[in-house]
Amino acid sequence: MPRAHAALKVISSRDARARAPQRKSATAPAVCATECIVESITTAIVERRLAPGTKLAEQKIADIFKVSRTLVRQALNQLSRDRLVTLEPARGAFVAMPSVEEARQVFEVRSMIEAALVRQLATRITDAQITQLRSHLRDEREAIARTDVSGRTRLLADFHVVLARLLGNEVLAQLLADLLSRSSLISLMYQSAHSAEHSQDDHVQIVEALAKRDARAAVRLMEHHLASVERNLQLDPRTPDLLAALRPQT
Amino acid sequence: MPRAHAALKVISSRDARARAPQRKSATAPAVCATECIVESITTAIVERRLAPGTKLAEQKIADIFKVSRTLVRQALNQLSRDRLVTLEPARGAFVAMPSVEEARQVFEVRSMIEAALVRQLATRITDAQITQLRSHLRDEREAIARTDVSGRTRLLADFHVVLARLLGNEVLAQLLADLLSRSSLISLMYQSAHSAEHSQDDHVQIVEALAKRDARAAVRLMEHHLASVERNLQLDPRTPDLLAALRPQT
DNA sequence: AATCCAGCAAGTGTATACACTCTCGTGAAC
DNA sequence: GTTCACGAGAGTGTATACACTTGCTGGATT
Repeated sequence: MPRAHAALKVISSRDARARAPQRKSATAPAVCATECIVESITTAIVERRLAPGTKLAEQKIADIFKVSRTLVRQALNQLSRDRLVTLEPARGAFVAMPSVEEARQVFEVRSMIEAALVRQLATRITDAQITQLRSHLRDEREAIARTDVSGRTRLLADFHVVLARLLGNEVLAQLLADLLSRSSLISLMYQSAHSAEHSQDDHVQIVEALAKRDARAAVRLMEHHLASVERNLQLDPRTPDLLAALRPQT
Repeated sequence: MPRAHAALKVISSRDARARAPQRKSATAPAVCATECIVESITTAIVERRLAPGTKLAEQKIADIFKVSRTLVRQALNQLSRDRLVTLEPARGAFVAMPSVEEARQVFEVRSMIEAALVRQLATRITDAQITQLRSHLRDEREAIARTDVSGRTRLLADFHVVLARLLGNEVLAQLLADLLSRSSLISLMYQSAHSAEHSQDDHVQIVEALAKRDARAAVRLMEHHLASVERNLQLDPRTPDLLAALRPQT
């Protein structure tokens, strides 16, 4: 896997890091490289510990991680490519505040890609893969049951990446992973009222359709799922802009 | 447009750069920032002046652009996220050599996305947009006629981004732009024998289908187009691996 | 003659230094 | 009282310095 990606793989990456022997070279004060900073900030954003619009001052972050600004700048650059932070020249880095229009576009793209994804998948999914999906659904249910908010959020997003990975297409999987971290930011920014239970139900139905190899149903369900997630964001154009504008989000 | 992207916009970016007044600040020896280095290397790769596998030594590039390694490193980092270069820790940066498997995946993803794209587009394209597309087709023809190889390559790729942009979805457009620069690298790496004329014909047919608002035909034509481009790469699994392995590509 | 190890050169990884820009507060002018 | 100008401080942008890794060359050993 060429690029370890963000929130969706936090757990496995942490394991890898913990296993690595701690080098005691003079210039490596901590275990972490740039990657580690990227992950920390990513999870902090996705788990709402960093609100959209928050300034990310280089020196402060450098102090926290006990590294020089060099590495922090690298990390911020990467994050800006993921659209999780915005770089304003000579002013600094800020947690991104995706616009309503951007939110709409992200969901449109996801819908196009994921509809095609399940259509393909329905024709070639194996029984073993269906078992794997059902196991993932169980994890989702358990996270919801024990009200593990951050685990729940991660698993619900991961579902979509797992689907992509079942196609055996890593390019697609990474592309979706990018879109999903953006989606997470969008969801929390527009205070999605969408219940986790509802999403989970959708996922169950999608897997059922896949198990029946019913491509048409799977596509329809996926499109409805994404539409309903988007609909539950408070970015409905009928809502007066004032509402979004005046909501305190810094 | 938050991220100026790569080969597909070289011309407009160059204009912008030329127009910018030359700052004579002490720490800005050249007009170029990181962006400029990224673009130069990108076009060099896409126009085959840098072969896959070529080592990109930081200091050499820094000397060429008369900047410090700092900026070069930033540029190489960006390029590695675009998958045009590969970073090997403590060894350096190399022009990427996408594997056959990666090539397959990129084309599969493109097919999924672009089929959905033209399906959507067929339902909402305006007459003005069709005119715009026909004008692009004319540019393609002219570039082919005057055997302007690099312009031709760029325009043929741009066609797909133009389609995305007609949907009014910048997220999609940038995503496709990324996939297209990877496709360019793949094409030149596997010595595509695909004739530009053939691609151009495909494009004409796709626009005709869109003009008739015939979504089904447009989707079919787009899928065939991409399949035929991929088929003409020399990565057919029936070809013995030896052939690819022994072909001198460094 | 072939193999292995030491040492050196080249190049990457990180930290630090310094110049420049932006922001914000203070004070003067109107 | 309001507005504008100026300056100090904070923070970003780029260059440079230095430590460490890699890979090669040459000589010693088997």
